[in-house]
Parts: sequence; C-alpha cells; structure tokens
Amino acid sequence: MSEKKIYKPKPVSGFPEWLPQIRRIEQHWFDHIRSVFESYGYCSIETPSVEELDVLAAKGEVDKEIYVIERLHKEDDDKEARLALHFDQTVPLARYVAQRFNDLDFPFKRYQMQRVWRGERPQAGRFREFYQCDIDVIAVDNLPLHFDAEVPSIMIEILQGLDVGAFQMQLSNRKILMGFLAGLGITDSVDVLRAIDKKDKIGGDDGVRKLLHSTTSLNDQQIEKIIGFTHIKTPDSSFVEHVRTLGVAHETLEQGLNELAFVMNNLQHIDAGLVVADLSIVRGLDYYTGTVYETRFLDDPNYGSICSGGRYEDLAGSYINKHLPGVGISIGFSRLFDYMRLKNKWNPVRKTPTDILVVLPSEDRRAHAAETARILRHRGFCVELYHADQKLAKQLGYAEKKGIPYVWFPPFDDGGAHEVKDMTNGAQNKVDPMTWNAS
RNA sequence: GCGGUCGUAGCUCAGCGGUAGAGCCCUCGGUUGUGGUCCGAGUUGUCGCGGGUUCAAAUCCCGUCGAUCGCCCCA
Repeated sequence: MSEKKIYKPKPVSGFPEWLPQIRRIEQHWFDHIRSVFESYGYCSIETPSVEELDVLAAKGEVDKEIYVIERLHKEDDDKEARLALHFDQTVPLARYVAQRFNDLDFPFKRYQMQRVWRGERPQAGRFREFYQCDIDVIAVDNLPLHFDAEVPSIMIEILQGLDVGAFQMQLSNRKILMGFLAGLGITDSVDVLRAIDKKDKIGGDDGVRKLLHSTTSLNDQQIEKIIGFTHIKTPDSSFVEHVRTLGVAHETLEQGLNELAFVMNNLQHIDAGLVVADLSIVRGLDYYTGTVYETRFLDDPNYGSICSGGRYEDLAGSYINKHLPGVGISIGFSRLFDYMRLKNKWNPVRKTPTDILVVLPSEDRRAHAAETARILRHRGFCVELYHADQKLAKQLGYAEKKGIPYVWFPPFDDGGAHEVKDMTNGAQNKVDPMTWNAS
C-alpha cells in the first residue's frame, strides 16, 4: 500500500472559471454578442495570445502590468524574441492590420472576443485573465465620423439584449477637454486630467479643487472654470451652449464640440437616458484622440466601466507607414458577466445542454434505445442515452440532478409505445419520436 | 508595490487552551418499470504552512503563504 500524495489545488486569484451551468449562460452571452456584431457586418478575427514584447512596447514604455512568458528549460543565452500575453485587443489589431494591410479591405470592420491578461491585483470586477469583446473600424487616411456613432449604438443594443439593468454610456471628445485646457492657457494637462478623472473618488468638486491646488499652479479662476466644465452633461448636443457660456475659445475645442455634437445627433434613436454627453469623461491617458466612451451602472457607478473605447487618429503608425485612423469600443465581458452573476445570484437549473434523457430499460434493449436517441438527435434535440442498466429511480434522479427537462421511455417490450415525461410537472404521455415536440 | 480582514471535511461554517463538530453534498437502503419530499445507515480532515509559549495549541504569540476588500491602474 503506497501513500497517495494529493496536491490540494487552490483557486488562482484573478483567473475565474465557472461551473457548467454558469458557463452555459456565458456561452449564450457570447452567442448574443456575436450575432449583434455580425448583424452590422463586422467580421471576426482571432490573434495569438502572445505578441512580441517589442510590438506591445512599440508606442514607448509599457506602463501596464503585463505577463511575459518564457520556456522553463530555456538556455541562458537564448536569443529568441521575448513574448508577452496581450493586455488588450487594440494593439494586436494594429499589428494585424499593419502586417496584412495589402490583404484587407477598408474600412476594415472587425470584432474580436478573446481573453486578455493583466498582472494587476485582482478585486471586485477586476481580473488577471478576462474576456473583452471589441469592435473596431479602421480606415485609410479618413474615417467617417458616422462610425463614432455606430459603434456605441451596437454596444448599447447588446447591453439591452443582455438585460443587464440600468446603465448609461457617457461620451465625450478628447479635443473638447484638451482644447478647453489649452484655451485656459494650461499646457501641462496631466495632473488636471487625473484630478478630473478621480472626481468621484476624491469627494466631488471640493476634492478636485484641493487636488488641483496641491498638484498644479492654476489660479482660482482657472480651477472654477474647470469645475464648471466637468458639470456639463446633456442628453443631446446642447452641451455646446453650456461650454460657450464659460467663455473659453480655442480651435481644438471648437473642432471637438462639432464632432461630439455630430455624434450625439446621430444617437438620438437610442432610448432616452442610455447615452449622455458628459464632458468630465477622461478615459485614462491612453491613445485616444477624439470621441471617448465609458459605460457605468447607474446604481453602482463606482464599479468601473463595463464598456469603453474611443477614436484614435493613427492606430498602426508604430508598425506601418500609413495613416490609419480608427474608432473602437470594447465590452468588459468578464467584469459585466461577474457583476450580473453576483447581483442576480443566478441559480440555473440546467447543468447540461441535454434536452432529453433516453432511459435504458435494460441492457438487451440498448440498441433500440440508442436508435430512439438517434432519431431525436436528427430532429435537432440534444439527447443522451443513460449510461448504465440501473433502476429507473436512479435514471430519473440523474435527469433531475442535471436539470434535463424531458425523460424519454422507449418501449420496454417489442411493440410497446414510446412515452415522454416532462420533469417540470411530472406529466407523462404516449408519443411518437418522429413527431413529438417540446411544449 | 502599500494597507484592512480572513484561512477548520468537497461546500457553508461552528468550536477559540484539555481526545476534531454541524448542515449541505456524496454513496447505499426503505422489495417488483418512474425523480424532487421524508426516514435510516455510511464515507470524507497534515484545523493553510513553519516556528515559539505550555503538562497540553484548531484555540495564545511570531513569521510565512494564500484568499479577499481597498489604494495605484484599468475592462
């Protein structure tokens, strides 16, 4: 007798996995998202999990926490390129488009639903491995502004279809904020952007005032203009008038106002309250140069954005000598899914796709039962044949535990009738496998 | 990387100096071709890991690892 060594597995923080019944829901979500993307003519691509570190770092230093991969048995003098797991899908897209520029047709509209990895400390709504569902449109030299309204429309349609509760997408345009600050004579904007971005967390207007006083040399008048600016929030293009009353003028500001007004005017078909122009949206210090999007739950705005993105004037400039503007938006699938899972405390019944469990009456009836299962399968049902010659109570119990909605009794003797039992109400009837349908 | 909380059975947890517990789950049974309820029986633990204090540690102390929440950052 040898002692069995057991390595007791622990959950790996930030790498979620689900039971089959939750995974089923996740798959339905993916199906829904895919079908909406495709209904707008977006095509699917998939890129490798890894990119060369040089690709990820092409825009300069990588400030994100990324996972580098290497072989366990690598030699010390290994010369192969260093690889890293991608931390988003935009950088891989840029590389993909640059590399296949000749073979793609523009505007290139693609969707991508893959895992991405970040080494940050996990917490509620934040994982180290998670899914993002991206759509982007890339064009050569000129990308019509209509797309800036199309991509958020698509995402809102998806979120409504998933029944995720009350949410709101906030839109702004980088040029408005940057132009506004430039018009105020502010050149070094990083600290200001950070203060505006953190407004909700640092205690609203007073928090912003304090932070701006301590990190910048702005005067009270400038600070009050900024505070007033961050309050501008309208369901349509009327934000333009509000900005005008602040009396700041700048060419970039004007351009941004026109662009965002255009986008808002093209979103008026969306149900009231779902989209709003909100000039306090900063969207990090990323590569966005125009429209930016952010989406939050109304009853839990601090949870983090569940759907965001924006326009970038030159997506692939680091990889190809072409001018390729793009606009894209991404659903934080895992963040959204986990939120709904915890909030709704899903208790799904079905643990398997099986619609019908075919009973095995006895070992010598197996061939006949298997034939019944085949007939039902060809008619489009998901069918399993019970695996062993066991008491019917046991077979019924199996269907019950797995949440299989129907149990099928093939004839127990030659010439007998088929019967099907509806497990939800116990009703059992004589039926024909060629014509029966689930109620 | 920095703080707060928490690690006991597969799961949820009780026990908080004196021989490891409950509920759930799981397995079997309550006779012949029918689940959920009920009843009975049974299996399951390096009390996260290492050290210290003590006659005695799951229990007190220190360390460590892990999880979790928050900060930074972000989907």
